[in-house]
Amino acid sequence: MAPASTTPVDPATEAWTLLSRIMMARKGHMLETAAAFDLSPPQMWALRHLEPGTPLPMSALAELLHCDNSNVTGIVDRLESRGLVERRPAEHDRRVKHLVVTEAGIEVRERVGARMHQPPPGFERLTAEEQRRLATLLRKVAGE
Amino acid sequence: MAPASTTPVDPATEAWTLLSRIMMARKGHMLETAAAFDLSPPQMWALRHLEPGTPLPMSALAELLHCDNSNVTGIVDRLESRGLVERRPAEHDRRVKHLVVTEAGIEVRERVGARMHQPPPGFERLTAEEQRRLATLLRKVAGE
DNA sequence: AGCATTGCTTGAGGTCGACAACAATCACGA
DNA sequence: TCGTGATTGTTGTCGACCTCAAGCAATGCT
Repeated sequence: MAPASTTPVDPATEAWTLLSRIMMARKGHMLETAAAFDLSPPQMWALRHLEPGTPLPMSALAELLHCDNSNVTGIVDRLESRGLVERRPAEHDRRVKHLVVTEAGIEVRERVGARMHQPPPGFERLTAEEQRRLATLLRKVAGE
Repeated sequence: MAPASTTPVDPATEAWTLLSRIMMARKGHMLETAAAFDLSPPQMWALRHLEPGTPLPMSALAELLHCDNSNVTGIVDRLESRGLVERRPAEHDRRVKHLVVTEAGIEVRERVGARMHQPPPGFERLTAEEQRRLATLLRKVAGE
């Protein structure tokens, strides 16, 4: 087998691979978070994508979720049946249905976010200064 | 508890949030990669978790995939029916079935990996030196 | 008005998710 | 040795998700 440790890897590729691994190790926590609020993962993502005060057409949500338009129907159905989201016909185009987070939805959305954004234990291994440098670099990658 | 908009955010939390966002933006590429090889996402993860030359019990794969034991049966069924993976009874414990990637499986696994590990465009915004620093920081977070 | 297009819903077919029940096998103590 | 209990993988059930095709209402263009 080829000695993978001695092979020089492109630093960007290495960084991206590490990033993927860190995220993968956090998958369990993500699933627990969704389960803690009786949400399926897609429902959780949908709720997170809906910003309070900013109505979003179903098709836009479908794009954000990287799934078919028809798929969003079912996901929103379940969120709506729990009173977390509301369908509201758009006045400028009656085909479009705007999604709005309800009060209860905002509550859940916030608590999910708080738990989801909690950094994994690995970040403790960095000093405060390193954490700042990491954030700065990632900000640049994310394009802000 | 302090107002989030005016409060400076913990750098670790900010880094983690950015990391999540970068990964989320790559979700489409992941789905395309799986689809390009006629694999479902779980099938792709399973194939990636199986290292050539290292037999893995079904239950171990279930843990890696963060899903129920019974669930792996179906995923492996489909991979096996395509000749990418093989079930082999373990000699030391006849309850256990070891999973082994076949030749064809290794081929697909490699090509999937090559495409998956390709860093997203955002990394081009970093200089080579910054990429190295980012990799170093992430290595520390990942615990290597 | 006529007609193609868009936005959402519905239905079919298939994969995945957790849970319960099961057979086969192992491990351990009486 | 034997019996009890735990473990491994499978099957079955049910709900959710996913894609695709078809359908319907509303829109916009000619």
